[in-house]
Amino acid sequence: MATGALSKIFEELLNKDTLFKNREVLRSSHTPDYLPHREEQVNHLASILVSALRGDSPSNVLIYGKTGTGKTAVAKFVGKELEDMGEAKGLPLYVIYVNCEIVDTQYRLLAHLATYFGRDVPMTGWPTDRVYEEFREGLDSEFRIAIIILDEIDKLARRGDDVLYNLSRMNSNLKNSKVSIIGITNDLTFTDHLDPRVRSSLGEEELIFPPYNATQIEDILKQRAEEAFKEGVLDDTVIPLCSAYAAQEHGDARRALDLLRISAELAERRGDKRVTEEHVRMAQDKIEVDRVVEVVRTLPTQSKLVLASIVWLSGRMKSFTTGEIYRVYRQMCMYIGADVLTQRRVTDLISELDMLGIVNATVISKGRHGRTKEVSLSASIETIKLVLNEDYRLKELSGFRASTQTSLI
DNA sequence: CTTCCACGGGAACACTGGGGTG
DNA sequence: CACCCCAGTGTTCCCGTGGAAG
Repeated sequence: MATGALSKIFEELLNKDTLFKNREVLRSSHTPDYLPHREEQVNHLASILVSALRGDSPSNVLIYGKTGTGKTAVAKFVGKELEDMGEAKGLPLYVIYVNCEIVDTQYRLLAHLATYFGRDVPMTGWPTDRVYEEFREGLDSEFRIAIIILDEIDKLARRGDDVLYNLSRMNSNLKNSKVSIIGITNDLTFTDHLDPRVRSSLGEEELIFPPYNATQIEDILKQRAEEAFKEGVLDDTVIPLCSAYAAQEHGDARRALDLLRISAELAERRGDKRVTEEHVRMAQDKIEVDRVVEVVRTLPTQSKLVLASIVWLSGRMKSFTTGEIYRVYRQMCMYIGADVLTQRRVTDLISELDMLGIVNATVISKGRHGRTKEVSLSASIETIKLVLNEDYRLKELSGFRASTQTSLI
Protein backbone atom coordinates (compact mmCIF):
# COMPACT_ATOMS: atom_id res chain seq x y z
CA MET A 1 0.00 0.00 0.00
CA ALA A 2 1.12 3.49 -0.77
CA THR A 3 0.17 4.63 2.68
CA GLY A 4 2.59 2.12 4.14
CA ALA A 5 5.43 3.55 2.13
CA LEU A 6 4.43 7.04 3.05
CA SER A 7 4.19 6.41 6.74
CA LYS A 8 7.64 4.92 6.51
CA ILE A 9 8.93 8.16 5.08
CA PHE A 10 7.42 10.11 7.93
CA GLU A 11 8.70 7.62 10.41
CA GLU A 12 12.23 8.05 9.17
CA LEU A 13 11.89 11.79 9.31
CA LEU A 14 10.47 11.61 12.79
CA ASN A 15 13.24 9.38 14.06
CA LYS A 16 15.87 11.61 12.61
CA ASP A 17 17.75 13.34 15.35
CA THR A 18 16.24 16.64 16.23
CA LEU A 19 18.18 19.44 17.82
CA PHE A 20 15.12 20.82 19.53
CA LYS A 21 13.68 19.98 22.85
CA ASN A 22 10.86 22.48 22.46
CA ARG A 23 10.74 24.60 19.37
CA GLU A 24 7.74 26.64 20.50
CA VAL A 25 9.61 28.70 23.09
CA LEU A 26 11.63 30.26 20.28
CA ARG A 27 8.58 31.70 18.63
CA SER A 28 8.06 35.35 19.40
CA SER A 29 4.39 34.66 20.14
CA HIS A 30 5.45 32.56 23.12
CA THR A 31 5.17 34.35 26.43
CA PRO A 32 7.81 33.07 28.85
CA ASP A 33 7.33 33.01 32.60
CA TYR A 34 10.21 35.35 33.12
CA LEU A 35 11.17 38.36 31.04
CA PRO A 36 14.85 39.25 31.44
CA HIS A 37 15.66 42.98 31.61
CA ARG A 38 12.04 43.96 31.81
CA GLU A 39 11.54 43.71 35.56
CA GLU A 40 11.17 47.45 35.82
CA GLN A 41 8.45 47.64 33.18
CA VAL A 42 6.64 44.63 34.59
CA ASN A 43 6.61 46.17 38.05
CA HIS A 44 5.53 49.55 36.79
CA LEU A 45 2.67 48.14 34.78
CA ALA A 46 1.63 45.90 37.64
CA SER A 47 1.62 48.83 40.05
CA ILE A 48 -0.74 50.69 37.74
CA LEU A 49 -3.06 47.76 37.18
CA VAL A 50 -3.20 46.60 40.77
CA SER A 51 -6.13 48.88 41.49
CA ALA A 52 -8.22 46.52 39.37
CA LEU A 53 -7.82 43.98 42.15
CA ARG A 54 -9.38 46.49 44.52
CA GLY A 55 -12.36 46.79 42.24
CA ASP A 56 -11.41 50.13 40.73
CA SER A 57 -10.62 50.89 37.14
CA PRO A 58 -6.89 51.41 36.65
CA SER A 59 -5.53 54.37 34.74
CA ASN A 60 -5.24 54.05 31.01
CA VAL A 61 -1.74 53.26 29.89
CA LEU A 62 0.24 53.94 26.75
CA ILE A 63 3.23 51.76 26.05
CA TYR A 64 5.87 52.92 23.62
CA GLY A 65 8.78 51.01 22.21
CA LYS A 66 10.26 49.74 18.98
CA THR A 67 9.42 46.32 17.59
CA GLY A 68 10.81 43.42 19.57
CA THR A 69 11.36 45.32 22.80
CA GLY A 70 8.95 43.16 24.73
CA LYS A 71 5.92 45.45 24.87
CA THR A 72 3.43 42.79 23.92
CA ALA A 73 5.11 40.15 26.03
CA VAL A 74 5.05 42.35 29.14
CA ALA A 75 1.45 43.43 28.61
CA LYS A 76 0.28 39.88 28.06
CA PHE A 77 2.31 38.59 30.95
CA VAL A 78 1.03 41.14 33.45
CA GLY A 79 -2.46 40.75 32.04
CA LYS A 80 -2.42 37.05 32.63
CA GLU A 81 -1.09 37.34 36.15
CA LEU A 82 -3.76 39.90 36.88
CA GLU A 83 -6.51 37.72 35.51
CA ASP A 84 -5.28 34.81 37.61
CA MET A 85 -5.23 36.97 40.72
CA GLY A 86 -8.70 38.21 39.92
CA GLU A 87 -9.95 34.70 39.62
CA ALA A 88 -8.37 33.75 42.91
CA LYS A 89 -10.07 36.66 44.59
CA GLY A 90 -13.37 36.02 42.85
CA LEU A 91 -13.33 39.27 40.93
CA PRO A 92 -14.93 39.44 37.46
CA LEU A 93 -11.75 40.64 35.81
CA TYR A 94 -11.42 40.49 32.06
CA VAL A 95 -8.24 41.16 30.14
CA ILE A 96 -8.95 41.41 26.45
CA TYR A 97 -6.09 41.42 24.01
CA VAL A 98 -6.75 42.90 20.59
CA ASN A 99 -4.20 43.22 17.84
CA CYS A 100 -5.19 46.30 15.90
CA GLU A 101 -3.14 45.28 12.93
CA ILE A 102 -5.76 42.61 12.32
CA VAL A 103 -8.78 44.27 13.91
CA ASP A 104 -7.94 47.54 12.22
CA THR A 105 -11.11 49.60 11.96
CA GLN A 106 -13.45 51.20 14.46
CA TYR A 107 -16.26 48.95 13.42
CA ARG A 108 -14.27 45.75 13.62
CA LEU A 109 -12.83 46.67 17.02
CA LEU A 110 -16.23 47.38 18.52
CA ALA A 111 -17.71 44.31 16.90
CA HIS A 112 -14.86 42.24 18.32
CA LEU A 113 -15.44 43.61 21.82
CA ALA A 114 -19.19 43.19 21.61
CA THR A 115 -18.77 39.60 20.49
CA TYR A 116 -16.44 39.00 23.41
CA PHE A 117 -19.28 39.88 25.76
CA GLY A 118 -21.67 37.57 24.00
CA ARG A 119 -23.42 39.96 21.68
CA ASP A 120 -24.16 39.03 18.09
CA VAL A 121 -22.93 41.66 15.70
CA PRO A 122 -22.72 41.16 11.94
CA MET A 123 -19.35 41.61 10.30
CA THR A 124 -20.56 44.74 8.58
CA GLY A 125 -23.69 46.69 7.87
CA TRP A 126 -24.67 48.37 11.13
CA PRO A 127 -24.02 51.97 12.04
CA THR A 128 -21.00 52.18 14.35
CA ASP A 129 -22.90 53.73 17.25
CA ARG A 130 -25.20 50.78 17.33
CA VAL A 131 -22.25 48.39 17.61
CA TYR A 132 -20.86 50.58 20.36
CA GLU A 133 -24.19 50.41 22.21
CA GLU A 134 -24.21 46.67 21.82
CA PHE A 135 -20.76 46.42 23.35
CA ARG A 136 -21.66 48.79 26.16
CA GLU A 137 -24.77 46.88 27.08
CA GLY A 138 -22.95 43.56 26.88
CA LEU A 139 -20.24 44.82 29.17
CA ASP A 140 -22.49 46.69 31.56
CA SER A 141 -25.02 43.92 32.05
CA GLU A 142 -23.29 43.06 35.32
CA PHE A 143 -20.34 44.19 37.40
CA ARG A 144 -17.13 43.69 35.48
CA ILE A 145 -13.68 45.17 35.26
CA ALA A 146 -12.39 45.05 31.73
CA ILE A 147 -8.88 45.84 30.65
CA ILE A 148 -8.54 46.17 26.94
CA ILE A 149 -5.08 45.79 25.48
CA LEU A 150 -4.88 47.45 22.09
CA ASP A 151 -1.71 46.27 20.42
CA GLU A 152 -0.43 48.32 17.49
CA ILE A 153 -2.95 50.97 18.39
CA ASP A 154 -1.50 53.36 15.82
CA LYS A 155 -2.77 51.14 13.04
CA LEU A 156 -6.26 51.79 14.31
CA ALA A 157 -6.14 55.48 15.00
CA ARG A 158 -4.83 56.26 11.54
CA ARG A 159 -8.32 57.18 10.45
CA GLY A 160 -10.90 58.42 12.89
CA ASP A 161 -9.99 58.35 16.54
CA ASP A 162 -13.67 58.32 17.39
CA VAL A 163 -13.49 54.84 18.86
CA LEU A 164 -10.61 55.77 21.07
CA TYR A 165 -12.49 58.82 22.19
CA ASN A 166 -15.55 56.78 23.01
CA LEU A 167 -13.63 54.00 24.70
CA SER A 168 -11.46 56.29 26.78
CA ARG A 169 -14.43 58.15 28.25
CA MET A 170 -16.64 55.13 28.39
CA ASN A 171 -16.56 54.82 32.17
CA SER A 172 -18.96 57.75 32.53
CA ASN A 173 -21.51 55.81 30.49
CA LEU A 174 -21.25 52.65 32.54
CA LYS A 175 -23.36 51.91 35.58
CA ASN A 176 -21.91 48.61 36.71
CA SER A 177 -18.65 48.01 34.94
CA LYS A 178 -15.31 49.69 34.51
CA VAL A 179 -13.00 49.83 31.57
CA SER A 180 -9.32 50.59 31.19
CA ILE A 181 -7.26 50.69 28.07
CA ILE A 182 -3.68 49.70 27.52
CA GLY A 183 -2.44 51.02 24.21
CA ILE A 184 0.72 49.63 22.67
CA THR A 185 2.52 51.40 19.87
CA ASN A 186 5.91 51.59 18.24
CA ASP A 187 5.19 55.01 16.82
CA LEU A 188 6.52 57.64 19.18
CA THR A 189 4.68 60.38 17.32
CA PHE A 190 1.43 58.48 17.62
CA THR A 191 -0.24 60.89 20.03
CA ASP A 192 0.66 63.95 17.96
CA HIS A 193 -2.21 63.67 15.56
CA LEU A 194 -4.65 62.56 18.19
CA ASP A 195 -7.51 64.58 19.52
CA PRO A 196 -6.13 66.37 22.63
CA ARG A 197 -8.93 64.99 24.79
CA VAL A 198 -8.17 61.45 23.71
CA ARG A 199 -4.48 62.04 24.17
CA SER A 200 -4.79 63.11 27.77
CA SER A 201 -7.17 60.36 28.84
CA LEU A 202 -5.38 57.63 26.95
CA GLY A 203 -1.95 58.61 28.15
CA GLU A 204 -2.68 58.96 31.84
CA GLU A 205 0.29 56.72 32.36
CA GLU A 206 3.12 56.18 29.93
CA LEU A 207 5.68 53.42 29.74
CA ILE A 208 8.74 53.53 27.54
CA PHE A 209 10.47 50.35 26.46
CA PRO A 210 14.07 51.05 25.46
CA PRO A 211 15.67 48.75 22.89
CA TYR A 212 17.74 45.88 24.20
CA ASN A 213 21.46 46.02 23.76
CA ALA A 214 23.49 43.07 22.53
CA THR A 215 24.27 41.64 25.96
CA GLN A 216 20.65 41.85 27.03
CA ILE A 217 19.55 40.03 23.90
CA GLU A 218 22.16 37.41 24.69
CA ASP A 219 20.55 36.85 28.08
CA ILE A 220 17.16 36.45 26.47
CA LEU A 221 18.47 34.00 23.93
CA LYS A 222 20.33 31.99 26.56
CA GLN A 223 17.24 31.70 28.66
CA ARG A 224 15.11 30.50 25.78
CA ALA A 225 17.79 28.32 24.26
CA GLU A 226 18.03 26.35 27.47
CA GLU A 227 14.42 25.33 27.13
CA ALA A 228 14.42 25.03 23.38
CA PHE A 229 17.49 22.96 22.58
CA LYS A 230 19.01 19.73 23.64
CA GLU A 231 22.25 19.87 25.52
CA GLY A 232 25.27 21.12 23.61
CA VAL A 233 23.89 21.55 20.14
CA LEU A 234 24.80 25.22 19.91
CA ASP A 235 28.30 26.40 19.12
CA ASP A 236 29.42 28.93 21.69
CA THR A 237 29.54 31.67 19.10
CA VAL A 238 25.99 31.20 17.85
CA ILE A 239 24.11 33.15 20.48
CA PRO A 240 26.51 36.12 20.52
CA LEU A 241 26.31 36.29 16.75
CA CYS A 242 22.52 36.23 16.69
CA SER A 243 22.50 38.93 19.33
CA ALA A 244 24.93 41.07 17.41
CA TYR A 245 22.83 40.88 14.27
CA ALA A 246 19.68 41.75 16.17
CA ALA A 247 21.34 44.56 18.08
CA GLN A 248 22.10 46.18 14.75
CA GLU A 249 18.38 46.08 14.07
CA HIS A 250 17.62 48.50 16.92
CA GLY A 251 17.71 45.72 19.50
CA ASP A 252 14.88 43.63 18.13
CA ALA A 253 14.57 40.53 20.30
CA ARG A 254 11.99 38.99 18.02
CA ARG A 255 14.47 39.17 15.21
CA ALA A 256 17.10 37.44 17.34
CA LEU A 257 14.75 34.63 18.27
CA ASP A 258 13.73 34.09 14.66
CA LEU A 259 17.35 34.06 13.65
CA LEU A 260 18.23 31.48 16.26
CA ARG A 261 15.29 29.28 15.42
CA ILE A 262 15.86 29.39 11.69
CA SER A 263 19.59 28.76 12.08
CA ALA A 264 18.79 25.62 13.99
CA GLU A 265 16.14 24.56 11.52
CA LEU A 266 18.59 24.94 8.68
CA ALA A 267 21.20 22.92 10.55
CA GLU A 268 18.66 20.24 11.29
CA ARG A 269 17.47 20.04 7.72
CA ARG A 270 21.01 19.56 6.50
CA GLY A 271 21.48 16.80 9.03
CA ASP A 272 24.16 18.65 10.97
CA LYS A 273 24.61 17.78 14.60
CA ARG A 274 25.52 21.25 15.78
CA VAL A 275 24.45 24.76 14.96
CA THR A 276 27.36 26.89 13.79
CA GLU A 277 28.08 30.45 12.78
CA GLU A 278 27.68 29.44 9.18
CA HIS A 279 24.08 28.43 9.81
CA VAL A 280 23.40 31.80 11.39
CA ARG A 281 24.72 33.62 8.37
CA MET A 282 22.65 31.43 6.07
CA ALA A 283 19.61 32.09 8.20
CA GLN A 284 20.22 35.81 8.10
CA ASP A 285 20.16 35.71 4.29
CA LYS A 286 17.16 33.44 4.22
CA ILE A 287 15.13 35.70 6.48
CA GLU A 288 15.84 38.71 4.31
CA VAL A 289 14.99 36.89 1.08
CA ASP A 290 11.84 35.38 2.53
CA ARG A 291 10.72 38.77 3.75
CA VAL A 292 11.19 40.39 0.37
CA VAL A 293 9.51 37.52 -1.44
CA GLU A 294 6.57 37.60 0.89
CA VAL A 295 6.13 41.36 0.71
CA VAL A 296 6.45 41.60 -3.06
CA ARG A 297 4.22 38.63 -3.71
CA THR A 298 1.34 40.10 -1.75
CA LEU A 299 1.61 43.54 -3.31
CA PRO A 300 -1.42 44.75 -5.27
CA THR A 301 -0.95 44.90 -9.02
CA GLN A 302 -0.55 48.65 -9.18
CA SER A 303 2.21 48.61 -6.58
CA LYS A 304 3.88 45.81 -8.48
CA LEU A 305 3.80 47.95 -11.59
CA VAL A 306 5.38 50.84 -9.73
CA LEU A 307 7.99 48.48 -8.35
CA ALA A 308 8.59 47.08 -11.82
CA SER A 309 9.28 50.59 -13.05
CA ILE A 310 11.75 51.09 -10.25
CA VAL A 311 13.43 47.79 -11.05
CA TRP A 312 13.60 48.77 -14.71
CA LEU A 313 15.21 52.07 -13.83
CA SER A 314 17.60 50.42 -11.39
CA GLY A 315 19.04 48.46 -14.28
CA ARG A 316 20.05 51.75 -15.83
CA MET A 317 20.97 54.08 -13.01
CA LYS A 318 21.50 54.10 -9.28
CA SER A 319 18.78 56.45 -8.13
CA PHE A 320 15.96 58.41 -9.72
CA THR A 321 13.05 60.70 -8.97
CA THR A 322 9.30 60.30 -8.77
CA GLY A 323 8.86 61.97 -12.14
CA GLU A 324 11.11 59.46 -13.86
CA ILE A 325 9.40 56.55 -12.19
CA TYR A 326 6.02 57.89 -13.17
CA ARG A 327 6.96 58.22 -16.82
CA VAL A 328 8.15 54.62 -16.99
CA TYR A 329 5.18 53.45 -14.97
CA ARG A 330 2.72 55.11 -17.31
CA GLN A 331 4.26 53.44 -20.32
CA MET A 332 4.23 50.08 -18.62
CA CYS A 333 0.55 50.44 -17.85
CA MET A 334 -0.25 51.28 -21.44
CA TYR A 335 1.93 48.42 -22.61
CA ILE A 336 -0.06 45.82 -20.73
CA GLY A 337 -3.35 47.68 -20.81
CA ALA A 338 -3.67 48.43 -17.10
CA ASP A 339 -5.30 51.50 -15.59
CA VAL A 340 -2.96 54.43 -15.17
CA LEU A 341 -3.10 55.99 -11.73
CA THR A 342 -2.35 59.62 -11.02
CA GLN A 343 1.06 60.75 -9.96
CA ARG A 344 -0.36 61.72 -6.59
CA ARG A 345 -1.35 58.15 -5.99
CA VAL A 346 1.94 56.80 -7.28
CA THR A 347 3.89 58.90 -4.77
CA ASP A 348 1.83 57.25 -2.07
CA LEU A 349 2.59 53.81 -3.48
CA ILE A 350 6.29 54.65 -3.52
CA SER A 351 6.08 55.73 0.10
CA GLU A 352 4.45 52.43 0.95
CA LEU A 353 7.25 50.53 -0.75
CA ASP A 354 9.65 52.62 1.27
CA MET A 355 7.90 51.71 4.48
CA LEU A 356 8.02 48.04 3.54
CA GLY A 357 11.77 48.32 3.15
CA ILE A 358 11.78 47.38 -0.51
CA VAL A 359 13.00 50.76 -1.71
CA ASN A 360 14.71 53.77 -0.20
CA ALA A 361 12.94 57.05 -0.73
CA THR A 362 14.19 60.33 0.63
CA VAL A 363 12.76 63.73 -0.09
CA ILE A 364 15.37 66.07 -1.41
CA SER A 365 15.23 69.54 -2.75
CA LYS A 366 16.92 70.20 -6.04
CA GLY A 367 16.63 73.90 -5.61
CA ARG A 368 15.56 75.47 -8.84
CA HIS A 369 14.48 72.08 -10.05
CA GLY A 370 11.98 71.62 -7.33
CA ARG A 371 11.39 69.06 -4.64
CA THR A 372 11.26 65.36 -5.28
CA LYS A 373 11.78 61.94 -3.81
CA GLU A 374 15.05 60.31 -4.58
CA VAL A 375 14.38 56.61 -4.88
CA SER A 376 16.64 53.60 -5.04
CA LEU A 377 16.10 49.90 -4.63
CA SER A 378 17.05 48.60 -1.21
CA ALA A 379 16.40 44.90 -1.63
CA SER A 380 17.98 42.37 -3.95
CA ILE A 381 16.97 43.18 -7.52
CA GLU A 382 17.21 39.53 -8.57
CA THR A 383 14.80 38.41 -5.89
CA ILE A 384 12.30 41.10 -6.76
CA LYS A 385 12.50 40.39 -10.48
CA LEU A 386 11.86 36.74 -9.83
CA VAL A 387 8.78 37.37 -7.74
CA LEU A 388 7.38 40.03 -10.02
CA ASN A 389 7.59 37.58 -12.88
CA GLU A 390 5.32 35.20 -11.02
CA ASP A 391 2.47 37.60 -11.71
CA TYR A 392 0.96 36.65 -15.04
CA ARG A 393 -0.09 40.22 -15.76
CA LEU A 394 3.46 41.41 -15.39
CA LYS A 395 4.92 38.62 -17.48
CA GLU A 396 3.85 40.54 -20.55
CA LEU A 397 6.32 43.22 -19.59
CA SER A 398 9.20 41.03 -20.73
CA GLY A 399 9.26 42.75 -24.10
CA PHE A 400 8.90 46.20 -22.62
CA ARG A 401 11.13 49.04 -23.68
CA ALA A 402 10.63 52.66 -22.85
CA SER A 403 9.78 54.71 -25.86
CA THR A 404 12.32 57.28 -26.97
CA GLN A 405 10.25 60.18 -25.79
CA THR A 406 11.03 59.03 -22.28
CA SER A 407 13.99 61.26 -22.17
CA LEU A 408 15.35 60.32 -18.82
CA ILE A 409 16.96 63.40 -17.32
C1' DC B 1 14.74 86.95 -3.47
C1' DT B 2 12.50 84.21 -6.84
C1' DT B 3 11.31 80.07 -8.84
C1' DC B 4 10.08 75.53 -9.59
C1' DC B 5 8.52 70.49 -8.89
C1' DA B 6 6.68 67.33 -6.55
C1' DC B 7 5.40 66.39 -1.60
C1' DG B 8 1.75 65.34 1.18
C1' DG B 9 -2.62 66.72 3.73
C1' DG B 10 -7.48 66.87 3.09
C1' DA B 11 -11.95 66.67 0.78
C1' DA B 12 -14.72 64.35 -2.26
C1' DC B 13 -16.05 60.52 -4.90
C1' DA B 14 -17.12 55.79 -6.59
C1' DC B 15 -17.74 51.32 -5.44
C1' DT B 16 -18.39 47.16 -2.59
C1' DG B 17 -20.60 44.26 0.50
C1' DG B 18 -23.24 44.12 4.15
C1' DG B 19 -27.77 45.40 7.08
C1' DG B 20 -32.55 47.12 8.22
C1' DT B 21 -37.33 48.46 6.77
C1' DG B 22 -41.87 48.55 4.57
C1' DC C 1 -38.59 42.32 -2.99
C1' DA C 2 -36.87 47.11 -3.65
C1' DC C 3 -34.69 50.62 -1.50
C1' DC C 4 -31.93 53.21 1.38
C1' DC C 5 -28.31 53.33 5.14
C1' DC C 6 -23.65 52.42 6.63
C1' DA C 7 -18.40 51.51 6.99
C1' DG C 8 -14.48 50.77 4.56
C1' DT C 9 -11.27 51.11 0.69
C1' DG C 10 -8.93 52.94 -3.12
C1' DT C 11 -8.79 56.57 -5.81
C1' DT C 12 -8.83 61.54 -7.87
C1' DC C 13 -8.77 66.51 -7.30
C1' DC C 14 -7.20 70.59 -5.19
C1' DC C 15 -3.77 73.17 -3.10
C1' DG C 16 -0.50 75.15 0.20
C1' DT C 17 4.36 74.44 0.92
C1' DG C 18 9.65 73.37 1.45
C1' DG C 19 14.06 74.74 0.25
C1' DA C 20 18.22 75.06 -2.51
C1' DA C 21 19.70 76.54 -7.30
C1' DG C 22 19.93 80.36 -9.85
